[in-house]
Order: sequence, then structure tokens, then C-alpha cells
Amino acid sequence: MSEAATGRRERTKAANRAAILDAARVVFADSGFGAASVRDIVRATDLAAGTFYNYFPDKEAVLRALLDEAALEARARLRAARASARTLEEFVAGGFRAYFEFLAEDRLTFELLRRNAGTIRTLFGQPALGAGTEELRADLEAAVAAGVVPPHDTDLMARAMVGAGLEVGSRMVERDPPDVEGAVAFATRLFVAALNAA
Amino acid sequence: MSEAATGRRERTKAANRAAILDAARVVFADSGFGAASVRDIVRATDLAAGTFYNYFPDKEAVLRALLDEAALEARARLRAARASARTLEEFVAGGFRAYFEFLAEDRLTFELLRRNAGTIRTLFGQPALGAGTEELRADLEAAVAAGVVPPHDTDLMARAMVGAGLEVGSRMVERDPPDVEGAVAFATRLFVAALNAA
DNA sequence: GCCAAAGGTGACGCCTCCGTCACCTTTGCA
DNA sequence: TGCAAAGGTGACGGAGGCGTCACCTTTGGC
Repeated sequence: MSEAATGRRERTKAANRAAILDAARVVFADSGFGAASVRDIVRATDLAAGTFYNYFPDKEAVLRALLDEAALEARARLRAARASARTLEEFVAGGFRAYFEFLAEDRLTFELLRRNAGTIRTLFGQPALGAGTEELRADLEAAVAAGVVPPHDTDLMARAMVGAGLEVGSRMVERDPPDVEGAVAFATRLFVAALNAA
Repeated sequence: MSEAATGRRERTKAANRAAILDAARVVFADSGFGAASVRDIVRATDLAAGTFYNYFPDKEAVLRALLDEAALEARARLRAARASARTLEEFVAGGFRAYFEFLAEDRLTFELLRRNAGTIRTLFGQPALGAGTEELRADLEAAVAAGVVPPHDTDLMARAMVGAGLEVGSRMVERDPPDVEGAVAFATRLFVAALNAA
């Protein structure tokens, strides 16, 4: 967006790439990655079949690009949330708030991730939807070291938080409008109690 | 098994059906339902293509049959676990133990469910992997009514338990041999603390 | 042992997908 | 305005999936 005013050539390129990504998000989210074909994506676009291959070698590359985008956004939000946390409660609440706000704002991406979580797990490494389970674990480790939280299995705890967050987030998104603060409050109370009692 | 000693005709039929289901479990677990074809399943069998259609109309029906099987087993185990629970802690621990033992014993089915959770959710109704979220919610409600647990949002709590259980179970299964009791202890402590503090 | 019913078999016609490539349109530069 | 490079287009050959059906083997009753 900052350097948008380039030549028409460049602009078309960016627009085509974006059109493919947008179409793929929808197609993957509601047919599932496995059942989706490159033609399905192209059809949801006004481009010709051959054009697709000027941008991506296959549908897997498109999925990868979509995930990179989502991960970038998610990481930025989580980093921001962490920066301002002073207490354990703020830390937990901030993390969940960032997570739930993301889900609420970008439903399509959430649906994409949720629908294809299994595929993503097997296709790429571990992360899948919790695009930051490992960072969370490291943060918990740091909290233990700082004496804020009793020692516990931080790997299991991080996974439990991600898993519970996913399900709680799903329920949240089912309601319209989604009650972000309610979800944050629930998840925070749950894990603050668990962490203190660890 | 009880009425197995029927004619050869019957036995072949049962064997063929079982062969298709077994093959499908493997194929769906590692290619994903969407990417799998009826031919993939048939190929993993020593039957001919046409035979498949004498047993199932399409691959979706096979998935449905696999899920019915799994749900039946899971429900039986959970019911048994509940029967013996006397305290809150026993109730929670019993539920998680039943769940984790199932995952540990039938890895293939677990992989099938985990890999295709998104597809299952959209293809059939809600349940997917937590083949008993609703029952769990009802049990929590009963515990609240009985005064064993403070009032709380039982729907969210049930989902959080299922979500956390799934992730904790995944970690458990990654290790060999899987530490069922460790997983049970972790999950139980987590949710007993949360429930008491609700 | 015979024969009709059950049911396994795999080739077939139809369809869609894949990735490519020769062709044509558009763009940017001079 | 002219022209070369960039890149969009869609038809094409090859592959493979789908569900069917005529045919053949097996089974079970008599």
C-alpha cells in the first residue's frame, strides 16, 4: 500500500495475485483444501486457467501464501498484546483478546484455518491454527523463571490454551455479534485459576 | 461376532465390508477425506472397483460408517467412566482417562478424526471429534445443580475441555509410549482448579 | 450333482483436472 | 507513434476418477 503508485503492469500483477488469494481463501474454506482444484480457484476469479500458473506452481503454494499472511498478522497482534502486559492476568487476557479479536474480524481466514487444520498439520510442520504455540510456551517458561507462576509442564499448558482457545473461539463466532469480551473473560478466568494452582 | 457362524455368503459380505472400512480408515487418515478417491480405497483392498458400490454409494457413506463406529465405542467408554465417579475430581479424571485411553489404543481412528475434523464438522452436524460435547455440558449442568460446582457457562466449559483434551491428547500421542496417566493428571488438575474457582 | 440367485469383476463412456504452449493483447519506453 | 517485452488466454493431450453393466464365478438349496 505504501508503494502502490507504480506502473499499470505492477498494479495488475498485484491485483491478480490478490484475486487468486481471495478466491482461494473462499474455496479452501468451504470445499476444503483436498477437494478443491486449481480450476475451482480460477473459476472464482475472472482470470484464465493459464494465468494461475504465472503466480503459483500449484494449489499448495497458494495455501502456503495464505498461511504466511495469516501468521504475519497473528504474530503482530500477539506481540502488541504482550508488550503492554504487566501482570499474569493481563498477560493471559491480552493474549486471548488478540486471538479472539482476530477470529472475530477475519472470519473467513478463521474458517479457512479451522476447516483445514488437519491438512495444514500434515502438510507443513506442526503449528496449524495456533500459529504461536511455541512462542506461548516460551512465554510461560519465562513467567515460571520470573516466579510469576509455579512450575508446570509449559508445553502441555500452551497446547491446552491453544486448544481451548480454538473451541471457545468457535462458540464465540457462532453467535452474532460475537462476544469477544465474554470469551476473553471466560478463557482468562479458566487459565489464571489453573496457572495459579499449578 | 456372536452370530458369526453363518454361511460363507454372509461371511464374505462382512469381510468385504470390513476390508473397505479398514482401507478407508487408512486412506482418509493420511490423504484426507477430500483428496481421497473411491479408487484409492479400492486399491488398498483386493476387491474390484465395482464391488465397492455393492456396499456403499460413495466415499461419504464410508466416512459416516467409520464415524458411527467410533462414536459408539467412545460413548460406551465415557458412560462406563461416569458410572463410577463419586467426586468432582473422579468425574473429571474419569472422563479424560476414557478419552485419552481411547486415543492411545486406537491411533488410526484418532488420526482419522484429527486429520478430518474440519471436514467432519462441515459435512455432518457439529460434533466432529468431541463426540460428546453436548453430553459433557449436560453433566456439568447436573453438577452445578447438585451444588458440586459453582455456576458457570457450561457450554463454554464443555468446549474448552474438549478443545484442551484434543491438544493435550495430541501431545500425548506424539510420545512413545504415550503417558496416559500424565495427560490425565495434567488435564484433571487444570479443570478441577478452573471449576472450583468458577 | 444341478441350477437359479447372489454377487464379484473390470472394461467402458463420460467427465474433469492438470500443466503447457502458441498466440494475441497490453504496456512502457524511446 | 512504433516496437519489443511482459504477460494474459484458452485449447489441447494426457491422466485419472466416476458409476455402470454385461459377464462370469461362487454359493446354497434341493
